[in-house]
Order: sequence, then structure tokens, then C-alpha cells
Amino acid sequence: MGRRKIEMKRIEDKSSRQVTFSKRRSGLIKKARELSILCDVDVAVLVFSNRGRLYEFVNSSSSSSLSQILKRYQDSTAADGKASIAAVETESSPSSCAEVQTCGELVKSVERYLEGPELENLRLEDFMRLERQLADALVQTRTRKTQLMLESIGTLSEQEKLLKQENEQLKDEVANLIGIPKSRNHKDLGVNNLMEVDADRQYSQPLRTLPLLR
Amino acid sequence: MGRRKIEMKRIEDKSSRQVTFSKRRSGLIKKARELSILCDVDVAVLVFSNRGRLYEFVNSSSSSSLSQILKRYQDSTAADGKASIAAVETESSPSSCAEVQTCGELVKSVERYLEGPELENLRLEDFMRLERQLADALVQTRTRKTQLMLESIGTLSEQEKLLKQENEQLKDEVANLIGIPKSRNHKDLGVNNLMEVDADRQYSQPLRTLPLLR
DNA sequence: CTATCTATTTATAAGGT
DNA sequence: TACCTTATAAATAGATA
Repeated sequence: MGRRKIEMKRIEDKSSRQVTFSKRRSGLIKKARELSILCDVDVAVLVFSNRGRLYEFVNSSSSSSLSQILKRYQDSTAADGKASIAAVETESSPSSCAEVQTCGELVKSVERYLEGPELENLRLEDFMRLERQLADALVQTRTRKTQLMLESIGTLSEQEKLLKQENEQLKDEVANLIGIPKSRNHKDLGVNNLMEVDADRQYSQPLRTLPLLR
Repeated sequence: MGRRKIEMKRIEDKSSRQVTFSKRRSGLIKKARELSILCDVDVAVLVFSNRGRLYEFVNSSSSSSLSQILKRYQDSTAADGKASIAAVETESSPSSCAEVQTCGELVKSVERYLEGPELENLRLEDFMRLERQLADALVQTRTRKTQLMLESIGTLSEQEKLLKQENEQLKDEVANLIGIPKSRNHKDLGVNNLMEVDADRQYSQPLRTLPLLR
């Protein structure tokens, strides 16, 4: 429904993809709103941009747990967004494995709690409270996980940069030792090229999947 | 975009509302699919019909936590459905308040875990595992909550039945004692009618809102 | 990037089968 | 009930500011 028909495949041109994203996203959310009004039903639409931003529609009349879940989800991503800014300037990931014991203990207590016989003796109110608190814990856990992922990415990209510099230096040294047969030609330095490709992969893949893993 | 423009408000005619629901729902999902393809982004659309049926679109390329959350959500509601059948034949809710201590302890350990300084020393893998386990715990908690709600409803409906029987007996006794002015007429026994209405409300309202509270 | 402007395509309301 | 038809409303692709 424009000047001409378009193929149903990924739009390759970045800027027109962005424009289409903006237009169609608002169109989708408008349609969702109309559907919920005209037909008096609950509708939720979530759209994640490739940069991890969340655009959502949830009709307000649904005070259902669905909207609560989605709101929580939104909150967690909002928190992540702030975390991502902070994470860049954080020092490299500590990865001390000493405290895993604590994690195991927590998990065990959760499992004990949910599987033990005392489960039968709790009241509805207790479960509603527990539900809220578990959901909050889950949000916080996810936020921390994303933070760690961003830190990993930062560390890896630093390492990549250092390796590239080192490679350049080594190439220069090799060229000097041999005697400059040709100027720096990337094609005949297979090993170094492979390393660069590997480094790129480590750097870019987490970025592509990260918004999905929150 | 039809033969004529329509007002943006709930369609009152039931059958044309149903037709519009069907058409616009599929339109919305088509648009969501197109957006996800053209712009290479993750999109989720959830539509709940008034009869509780869920129509969804989640673009398949996202093995994301979003679809996982929604799948979990679906699973938990499916599990709840089975629980509802079993819950009717369960005995009345125990509501022993003795074990709340355990609940508080669990919550505290979760909070301690997420707020304490040892949080900084855990690795990414630990948080991914913790996330899964918290999500599972959340699903189980929600299932148990729904079960308890259904049990409450069952108990209330039992009580209602017993109260009605008792009322009938009392009416008969009163009629016999006074001397049978008229045969059992419901209209002039205002108090009993009020009780019946109340009992009905307690029974039917939770049923109507329950799917939203899962 | 954001907003407007139209020629077109697309969605769909009303009606028919 | 569910699926066609078609006139019309709405969305939007591409261009332009």
C-alpha cells in the first residue's frame, strides 16, 4: 500500500528499513488498539527493535496478570537499558567461582520450599506474595545476567582490539625479517586473517542475540 | 476501510463484533509477521478472546526469553486447567498459618542473595541457571495459587449448597409452626433470597476473573 | 533522523451464498 | 458458521522538505 508493491523479505537498505520500521510499528500498535476497542478483547503487542528497545501496546482495561507480566518485563528491560550504559565503564568481569555455593544454597531452598510437604499448609495469600517476590527476583536476576553479558562483550572487544594491534605488529616484524617481498597483503597471511574473523564473530554474535536473552 | 467508516467504539451487535474480531485479528497478526520480516525485528502479538482463547504470534527466529516466557505462561495455564478438575474433589483448604515462617525465610534468602555483596562474585552461568530456576518456581507458585483459588471456590459452593438446604428446612419449620399461610413462596422470604444472591455472586465472580489471574 | 505529501496497495465493512 | 465479493477506508512506499 504504497507507491509500489514490495517483496516480503528483509529490507536491505538500512535507512528505508528504519523508516518502514517506524511507520509499520505505529500502524501495528494502532491496529491493536482498534481491535481491543472494537471487539472488547485483551490485546498485547511487543516489538523489539534491533537495538533492544521495546515498543509495546497492552490495552489498559486488562488488569490481568498478562499485563502485569508484560509490565514487569518492560521494567526489567528498562532497568537493563540503564545497566547497559553503566556496564561499559565497569571493569572486566570478576568471574570468581568461590560464591557458587551460595547460589546453590538459594536454589536448593527454593526447591525445598516448592517440593516439600509444608507446601500444602500455606494459604492463598502466601502464594500471591511469593509469586510477586519470585517475579521480582527473576527480574533482578535477568538484569544482572544482561549486565554480565554486556561486560563480557566489553572485555572481548577489548581483547579483540589488542589482538588486532598485536597482529599488525607481528605482520610488520615478519615483513621486515623476510625483506618486504610485497607490501602488506592480507591474502597471504591466512592465519592472521582467521584470527580476525574469529575475533569478529565473538564480538558480533552476542550483540545480535543479546536483546533476545534478556 | 470498508463500505463505510465505523466509529471507534465497542461494536454492540454480537455477531458483527465476532466477524470483525476474526478479520482484524488475522489482519493484525499478518501485519506483525510482515513487520518482523521486513524490518528483521522480534514481534509478539497476543490476543485473548472473551471466551479466554489465546491467539498469538511470535516470530519463530526468536528463541528468545520472550517466547520462552509466553510459552511458560501458556504451559502454566494449561497445567492450571488440569488442576481445576482435580481441585473440585480436594478437601477444604487447610489455611494453617504456621508455615508462613518458611515462606518468609525463602523470600529473605532470595532478597539476601540478590542484594548482598556476594552478588558481584558470581558468573554469568550462575545467573542463567538461577533465572531458569526462579522462572520454574514462579510457574509452580502460580499453579499452586490457582489451585487454592479453585479450592476456595469449591468450598464456597459447598457451603452455599449446605446453607440453601438449611434454609429450606428452616422455612419448612417456620411454615409448620405458623400454620401454613401459603405454600413455599420464595418472594416473601426476602432474607433468604438475599443470601442466595450473595452465594451466587461469590461463586460466579471468581470464575469470571480467574483466567486473568493465573 | 522527523514530518509531509500522494499514488498505490492493502485491509476490511457490508452484503451475499 | 464460514467463506466469497466489492466498494470504500486506511496504511504506507517513495519522494521531498
